[in-house]
Amino acid sequence: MTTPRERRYRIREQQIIDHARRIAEAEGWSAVSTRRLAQEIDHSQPVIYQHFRNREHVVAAVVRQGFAELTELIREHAQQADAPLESLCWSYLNFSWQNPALYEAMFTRPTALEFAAENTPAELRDSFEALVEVIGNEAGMKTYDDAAALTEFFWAACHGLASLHLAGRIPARQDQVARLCGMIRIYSSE
Amino acid sequence: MTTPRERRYRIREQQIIDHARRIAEAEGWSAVSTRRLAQEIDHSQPVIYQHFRNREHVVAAVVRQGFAELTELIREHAQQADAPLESLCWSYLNFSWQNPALYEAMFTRPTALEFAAENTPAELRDSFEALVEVIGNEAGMKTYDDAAALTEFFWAACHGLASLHLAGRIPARQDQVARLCGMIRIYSSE
DNA sequence: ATAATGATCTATCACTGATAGATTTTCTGT
DNA sequence: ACAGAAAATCTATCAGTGATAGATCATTAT
Repeated sequence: MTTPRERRYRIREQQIIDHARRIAEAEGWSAVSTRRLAQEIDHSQPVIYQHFRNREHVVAAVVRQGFAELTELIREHAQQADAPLESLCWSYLNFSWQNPALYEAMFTRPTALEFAAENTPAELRDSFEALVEVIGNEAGMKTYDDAAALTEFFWAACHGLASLHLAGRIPARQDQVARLCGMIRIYSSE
Repeated sequence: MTTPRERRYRIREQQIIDHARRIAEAEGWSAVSTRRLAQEIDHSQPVIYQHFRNREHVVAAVVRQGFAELTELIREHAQQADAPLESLCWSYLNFSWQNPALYEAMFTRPTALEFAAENTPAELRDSFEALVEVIGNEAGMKTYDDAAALTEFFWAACHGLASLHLAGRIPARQDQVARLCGMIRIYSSE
């Protein structure tokens, strides 16, 4: 049971999130101001604070949506691929290249969201669990802890490549993906 | 031949850089404002612009100094260690833990500095070259390109661990260092 | 229809980076 | 040592930021 008022409220909240993401990708996160967001939804600035405690919470909402999409991507490519590790790595890097501002908010910008804690949003946990599932299967890990540890490593390596590339620190080199997956395969077969 | 005026100018410039770094480590980069910096050196705000084109160039100056220190660290630990890879990795991670704000500016924050380009400052090139030297020797790479490619990978993996840990995305796990170095050793002996 | 509730606006605060123009200090040539 | 030129520094200001208080308007329930 939702009232028209509640429906309008939720629609507008999603609009704010969508505009924040679009502006961030087009002009960077510094262009995402409360006044700009208010202008996009054709309201006054303080209305933003009816939906979000502060500016950081707007970013956090975009981040949660980003993790939900990343989880879907991981699950999709994990099932149908004959080379799950490579497929996973490429999906991850493609995600970072196609949504650089979103990726930046998810993984490098300071955030109000907590990770690996009690109050970690479900979207964030799900992404990690989806990763653990694929890595655990592919590398033949026995215990969950082993799979989780290897997943953290795999994630860190992928993130390192994505992050340094996005920040302009290293050029895009395709052979690094093969190197990473090859290493993990050799390592886990020992 | 330097005039007293030039000496004073350079001393003050270094003071600005030092204060920027100290404030960033203590209160985060958002606390590093031009007015705050001016206050620290007991001048008015526009004086900062006598030394730096804008705020970003202050950060860039701190970053260059950071890379110079990182290069020293790499060179030190590379010579005297009996396990250069592990030592290098730990040095790198320690550097990121002891100077989180500096590391953030060097590797994740958007910056005016260009990497791997013609106008890349010498401090940045030197860090990479120092890394290539150690990795190339340790992994027994024949060509410089091979060593450079493996160095990029090693760097990305270390950075991934450092970055995700600093951003609160993964807990600090000591076994990841051993995993990374073990993988590279196995991989390069094939 | 009226009273209560919630939503929205205007106006404001303290802060930011950056610049123009006036003023003061420092240096230079005599 | 002193006048004039040059450089450095200051005050004042601009446009923009996040955030909030209080007045006003719209919606809802009785």
